[in-house]
Amino acid sequence: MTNSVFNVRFAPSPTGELHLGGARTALFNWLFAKYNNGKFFLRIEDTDTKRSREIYTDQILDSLSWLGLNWEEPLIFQSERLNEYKIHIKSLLSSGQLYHCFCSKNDLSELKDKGHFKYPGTCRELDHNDIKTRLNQGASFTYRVRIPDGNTKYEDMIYGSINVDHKELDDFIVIRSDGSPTYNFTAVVDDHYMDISHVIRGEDHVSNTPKQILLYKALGFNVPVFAHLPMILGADGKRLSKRHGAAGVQTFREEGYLPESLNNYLALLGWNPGTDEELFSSDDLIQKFNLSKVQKKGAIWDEKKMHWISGQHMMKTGTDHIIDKLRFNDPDWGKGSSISYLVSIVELLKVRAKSLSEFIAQSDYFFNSPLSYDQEALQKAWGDNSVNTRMQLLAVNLLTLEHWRKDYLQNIFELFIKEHGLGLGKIIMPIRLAVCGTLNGPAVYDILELLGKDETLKRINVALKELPK
RNA sequence: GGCCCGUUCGUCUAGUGGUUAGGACUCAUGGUUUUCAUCCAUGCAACAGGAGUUCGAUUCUCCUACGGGCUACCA
Repeated sequence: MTNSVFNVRFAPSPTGELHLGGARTALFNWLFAKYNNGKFFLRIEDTDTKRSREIYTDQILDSLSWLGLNWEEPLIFQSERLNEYKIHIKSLLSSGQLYHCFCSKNDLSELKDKGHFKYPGTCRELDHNDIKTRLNQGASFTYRVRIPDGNTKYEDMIYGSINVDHKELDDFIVIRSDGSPTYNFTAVVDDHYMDISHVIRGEDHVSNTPKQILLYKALGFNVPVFAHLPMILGADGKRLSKRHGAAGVQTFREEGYLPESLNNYLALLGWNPGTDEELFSSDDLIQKFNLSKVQKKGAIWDEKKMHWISGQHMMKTGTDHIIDKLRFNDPDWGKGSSISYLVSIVELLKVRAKSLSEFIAQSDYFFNSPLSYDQEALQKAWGDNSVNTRMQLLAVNLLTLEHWRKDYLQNIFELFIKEHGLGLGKIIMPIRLAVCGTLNGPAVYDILELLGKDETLKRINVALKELPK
């Protein structure tokens, strides 16, 4: 079981975008490969021609590269390995490990409806001539595996020892009536040809594993090591899906989360480093990640924690980097502004915005005068006309200020309140409202300094005309 | 129905045959801040239930309950 080769793969089927569960499986495979100096491959399982779409392959690849989970060439498509499948079917057939099944889909599903969950073995021991006759008549058929008596045991890197009696296993289909191979067979052949040493996948595959091991052995292949990852669940404890809202990687990208944040949280769901640390860059994860610390039970996706992690990453991320990302997410962001202006804005918002979208929303008043005033804030800060009088006076003071710097601004404000016997809030709140349209944000002096004298006075004058209402 | 897997605060988790069962997120309160955020402090909050083993079980065993997965000519 000790391997010197570490080849792993992520094998999505292109029937939808990359969802969180898939992303985590990919991440864990990637981390395992990187840590062990192994190789991380990608295989597109496109044998379900009815549901597979090329567009999804592109989307999945796109999401994966956004997450930074780079894979080895070549990219494998199952549909391109049809020849190998044929060869191995032939060999299984000739050694009697496969048999023709002529049962119709309808008959079988009727049986199931009646409570017979297992294939009854109708065609398991068909007479040779019988088969020939039916074949000559052009009857449609599938190939099933003749499961031998006994049991299959394997050592899961996460779940430990798992033992299944063959009595529990169905003679499952490997070739459909249209001649196409099924998953349990293709996965085995592919993993063999790709020289996969460790199969790391979702827990939903645990019960497939004995079937696949049987196939590995029947084909004379080496059996890889298996590791099954617990599921990611929604708040209702059910497997995470579109029903739960944001379940696709693209959504998180669009909402302005950094890939490192997603990786970080994904890793923390069902794994812990054995210390109290929770914040990791992807490179940190490579060093710290270990399959043996992976949980057995499913973990519920917690939007709030994801958001917190994202905020933490934002604070640590370099300002230049954030600016690049912001411009990438919204090409119009900061258009026409100097780079130093943008740097100052991002510096101010870094501890406040927890995602790129929040940056964009919260930075709006640095580029545009407020279109409207927050109602609640208006009540609080500019309730009556006495504020107008006050602001008018203050505006005059500001007008005379020559050096528009935050320390001078602060000076003016402080003199003003002393002179009029007011609390600071009495002038700062209305200013905020006039300039930002909201009461929340960075220090008012910082905002005013950045905005500049003209813009500040302009906005105050607009507010003086429009408020209170 | 059968088989497999699981069960520590609301959530993610640490942990041990004897602990005040620890941390993080959330929430609440207080401090810092002109506001918000940050930061700091404090607080609320958990070993699913029942037997057994044991001097002693959250920890080991069994049973029950609950949850999840599989039981496809999907992957």
